[in-house]
Amino acid sequence: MTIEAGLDDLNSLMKRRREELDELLAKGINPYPYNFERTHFSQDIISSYKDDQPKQNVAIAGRIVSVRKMGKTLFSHILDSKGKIQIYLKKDEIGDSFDDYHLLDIGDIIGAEGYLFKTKTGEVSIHLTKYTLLSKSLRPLPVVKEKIDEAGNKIIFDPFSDKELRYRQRYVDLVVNPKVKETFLKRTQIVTALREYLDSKNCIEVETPILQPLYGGASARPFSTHHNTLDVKLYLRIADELYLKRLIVGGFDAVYEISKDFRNEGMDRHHNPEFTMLEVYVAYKDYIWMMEFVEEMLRFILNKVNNSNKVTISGTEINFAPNWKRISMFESIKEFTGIGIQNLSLDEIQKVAKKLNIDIVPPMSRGGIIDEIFSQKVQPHLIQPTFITDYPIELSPLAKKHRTENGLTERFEGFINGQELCNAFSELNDPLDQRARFEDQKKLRLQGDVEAHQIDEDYLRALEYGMPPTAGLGIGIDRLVMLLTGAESIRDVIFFPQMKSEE
RNA sequence: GAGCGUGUAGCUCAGUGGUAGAGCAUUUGCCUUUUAAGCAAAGGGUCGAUGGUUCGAUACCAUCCACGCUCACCA
Repeated sequence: MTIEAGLDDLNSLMKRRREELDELLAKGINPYPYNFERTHFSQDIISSYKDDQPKQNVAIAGRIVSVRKMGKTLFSHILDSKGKIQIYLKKDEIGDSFDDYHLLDIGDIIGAEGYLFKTKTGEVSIHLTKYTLLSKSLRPLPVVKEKIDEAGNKIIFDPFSDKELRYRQRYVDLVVNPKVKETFLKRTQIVTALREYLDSKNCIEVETPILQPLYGGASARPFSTHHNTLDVKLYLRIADELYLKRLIVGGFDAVYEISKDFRNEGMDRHHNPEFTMLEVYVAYKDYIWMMEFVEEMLRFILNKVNNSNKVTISGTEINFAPNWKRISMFESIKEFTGIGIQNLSLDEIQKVAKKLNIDIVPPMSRGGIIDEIFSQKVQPHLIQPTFITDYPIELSPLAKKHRTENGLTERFEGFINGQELCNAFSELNDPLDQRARFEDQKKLRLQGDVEAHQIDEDYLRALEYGMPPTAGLGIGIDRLVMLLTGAESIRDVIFFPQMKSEE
């Protein structure tokens, strides 16, 4: 079915709407006029209505979502950005335009003017004096019928629920499933609160390249593209990290960027190829300071968005109040497996992994096995907000060596509900150490690790000029939104998630 | 990438080896405060696509496409 289909190819519902369009045109009615002066929104009218108020005229605009015709009178619901309100038409009063209303359909957008009243059943409604067609809809909209039961619960009958259609035609999903709009409004509130917090801490919002000649800042496979004029290969960024730290070198004290990153990897309910990331870098601070910063930031967001420190996810109450549990990666493994592995050799750790029934694909580094043990034995237990600290150096090529613990870095990740929420470290600012770490990554790459970091000479040059001690943070915004909205899939917090071609 | 499942009217779904059904939506008629409005009637389908088995396939088989769930990969 294509949009350009001729009339013969249209189904009967669409044909009918084209015929109505022709009838409207024949009557001299413009089905697509240019503007409408509205004075009110549906929900505002309903919530402020008082039974003894004087006659009040209003003009609203929105989409027809139901029509109940009863002889010479008619009720219809109009959906606008804030909700629904009922309008009431009487043939005695509006004459021909009463009859013309039947050239309209569910889905058409109209402007409605009239005065307020309450029906016998107590619904605040608009007694219509005039309506104006603002946009004729040529496709049938799924009809959503609902009622409020005795307990006050809203029952929706046969909701528009096909996930494929909902994601592909999000515009329809948004019209007929009010919860979807709520989720995305909350997403915006969360991001607004984030900015508000960061701005208040004198962090400067900046923009860095999406198209990069080298990709870096994370372990991931990139998307690549080609610039015709320069005739060079470019990558879509997998992280902003290395560019933001160049700005710290340049003298900014604190910068942040809320960006789309792109990773050429599998898709599931936690991964979309393009996703939104917050990265923050603050000079002269370390990862200990950053833990408090994260706690305060999330408290701020929770209070702005949920008016509470707490959120309930699938029946579990999660408390975001500061002073999250802090435990080192090795301590956490000891806590949940009873085995201390910090000082064990690769061979010994392999034996432990085997004993714990951890699958290891042979060419796996010591750090890789430790990470695997952690993911399987510890991470699922981290329900309340927890900082896991001090990761092995081979897992963290951009993090600074731990000030006291050999072989570890000053890094932490925040976990909530068994999911990673953020990743942060005292940034590695020793240019010689950074070069050595890049060289190690290069070896991994030569061994076939497609996700190993590339050597970025310009970044090393920047570090050689000198970068102050710096704390850095990354937070996956989509996952944060999932957490705070109770969404089970990342697709429910991204307007237009990646889908395969419709062909 | 693997396993399981799904794909039938605009939407939500039944169903059968003899080319289809319901509710809502649509159309027509009746109905001047209804609200999942009601009553009566009617129209509407390439049964995801392509092959195969069969006298005959929407159903059985194969392949493909899309989607969902789980796992793997991956932050």
